[in-house]
Amino acid sequence: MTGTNFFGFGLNAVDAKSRLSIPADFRAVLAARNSAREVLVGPGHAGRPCLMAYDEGHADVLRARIAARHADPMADAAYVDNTGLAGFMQKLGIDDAGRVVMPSILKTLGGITSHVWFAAGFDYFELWDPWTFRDQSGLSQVQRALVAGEMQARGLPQERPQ
Amino acid sequence: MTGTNFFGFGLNAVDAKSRLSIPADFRAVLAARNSAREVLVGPGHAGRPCLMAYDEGHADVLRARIAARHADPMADAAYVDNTGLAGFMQKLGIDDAGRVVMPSILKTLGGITSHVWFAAGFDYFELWDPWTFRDQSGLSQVQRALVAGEMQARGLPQERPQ
DNA sequence: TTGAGACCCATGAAATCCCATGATACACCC
DNA sequence: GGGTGTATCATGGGATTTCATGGGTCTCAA
Repeated sequence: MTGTNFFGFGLNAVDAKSRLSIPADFRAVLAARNSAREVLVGPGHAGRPCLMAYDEGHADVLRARIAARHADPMADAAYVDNTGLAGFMQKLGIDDAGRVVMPSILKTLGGITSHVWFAAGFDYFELWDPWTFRDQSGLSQVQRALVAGEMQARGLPQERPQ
Repeated sequence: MTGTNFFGFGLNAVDAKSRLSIPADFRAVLAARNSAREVLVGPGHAGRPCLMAYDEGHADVLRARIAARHADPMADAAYVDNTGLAGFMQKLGIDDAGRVVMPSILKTLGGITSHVWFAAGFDYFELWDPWTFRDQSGLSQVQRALVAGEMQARGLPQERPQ
């Protein structure tokens, strides 16, 4: 039915219990990729100021990419990369309503406060603080307008609160 | 019967529920390209004041072009490009009557109000506000006359309403 | 006891499905 | 060739389901 690539975006709130709805589109892709109701979430790669999310199948792809970078798989650098990736990921369960609970450590790492901007990237999706996402360099004028428009539609203020 | 390239044009209305019929010709091409009843729609590329639409197969082509540009798929720049493409497209479902629902943010970005001019481009098609399309620089006299004639046949006023 | 986490149910808004209609284009037959 | 029936298409409206979100309860551990 739905494909196995993540497309599009979403903007959802984090509630008082740190629960966060994964957009239904993304849940459908996760379900098409692996049967289990879970998702891997960890720090943004390459120092990106966001969180990264994907299924276990894509984690295997990343692991292979890391391996390809190191001639000696038992060198210190290989362990640094490996543990640097896997060691900070968390496997989060998805409940019946399609929500995960965001551990506070992940919220801190991703700069997440009251809302999350979901941005798809084919094999993965990213979780951003909406204001950070909107203000990052590298967005075109149109893209920035799209984000700002969605934020406005949800009633989020122009400036990050507090 | 039908090929796998988009050709020609169309002019349809957006109804009160933001529903929009995809021209039957274009639907046939979409069906010939991928079996699923869905289409990807996002902002116009290269700052064009319209929306862009294509199937998931063409998205894979674009994705491959991005991948070819980046030696390291885990570098920040690769993620910027990847998310910049997939993260701003929306996958819209096509209902039994051949319609999609236009999200309000896409209508805003594309300048879409009451009607949409569909313009084919082989691998993709564009969605324009008819008046904007007619008045863009780059159309020949004959092309402009064709657009104006179609608009008149549909009862659209010469000048954009309101 | 208090705080965190898992589970259950409630709800308003929004999206999706289902059926109906007029118009046009097409095919068919006399 | 002209007229008639039929299929396709774009569009409309109502009903139903899904979705995101909120709140309660129960358990377990510190």
